[in-house]
Amino acid sequence: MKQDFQEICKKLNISPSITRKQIYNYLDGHRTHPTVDEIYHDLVVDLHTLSKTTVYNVLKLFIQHNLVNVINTTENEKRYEINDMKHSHFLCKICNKLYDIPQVTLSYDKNKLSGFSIEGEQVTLIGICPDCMKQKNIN
Amino acid sequence: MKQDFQEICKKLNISPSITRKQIYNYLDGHRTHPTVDEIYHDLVVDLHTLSKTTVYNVLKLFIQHNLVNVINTTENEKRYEINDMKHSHFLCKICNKLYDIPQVTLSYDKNKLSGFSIEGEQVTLIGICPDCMKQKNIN
DNA sequence: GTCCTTGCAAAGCGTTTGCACAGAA
DNA sequence: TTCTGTGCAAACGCTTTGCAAGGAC
Repeated sequence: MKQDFQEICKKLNISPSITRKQIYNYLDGHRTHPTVDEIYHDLVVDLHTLSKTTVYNVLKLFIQHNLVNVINTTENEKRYEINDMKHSHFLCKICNKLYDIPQVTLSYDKNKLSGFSIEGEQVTLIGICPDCMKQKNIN
Repeated sequence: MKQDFQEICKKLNISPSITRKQIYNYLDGHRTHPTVDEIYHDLVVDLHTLSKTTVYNVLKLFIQHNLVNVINTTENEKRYEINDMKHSHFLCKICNKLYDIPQVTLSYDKNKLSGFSIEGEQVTLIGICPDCMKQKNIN
């Protein structure tokens, strides 16, 4: 059930400014794990005075409130995604594209992890995506 | 069965220089996913003329030959580990320490991933480590 | 008035690149 | 000689910080 951004802000006790709403909607509409740069370049068209600093600020705020997740890719850049559905990731080692895939189920021996309090998980399968497999078969 | 660095180099057809051997041994003896900085500072004591560039160069070489893995943490730094045993990771969200844990078993619906060629996986459990749990209980 | 949001400019820092020197083959 | 390993210095690029201006309340 999708929540309105206004309601989300109300719950978290943060003000729903236009900039924040735009960034939230962008992440909601672009499930492609965009970088700060991508978010900035796409939004500055409408929000002419937008700065990257603000994008960083807003994302930081969202992360603090668990609205957004950071993903660390193999490159030196962070990618962002809305934190509204549990899922796993698939990283293509050819084109470096990061796909959302249905959540992978984990099983492990809890006895070997006694003392550890497990609260979350990050799973990334790595391989070659369908598009790159096609390219490979052509060449 | 541990292999000698000389043998490994012979197999990979790279020359076993002292610098390379030292960096390899360091990673072998420090299973703490060190950063380039940590490797550099610990090794420069003996290898007085060592530079970070060389550490980067050697690690790059090792990664190309699958001797070493890179781990992208939540901070803006890469961490390195020897690629000699399959295992999963546990990241403590309090102290940010990254632990090696026994490999977690994954299960997923292959039908939903048709077209994807899966060759590897990265699993990180996230939570609070035993040390930080103790601290928490004290305070 | 105070508090919060925004954003310019600069700094910070891990990493990469260019290039040159020295030793090995 | 050529090739390889090493390392200084500079550049690079993403991110963070300092601080100030404008708006909300």
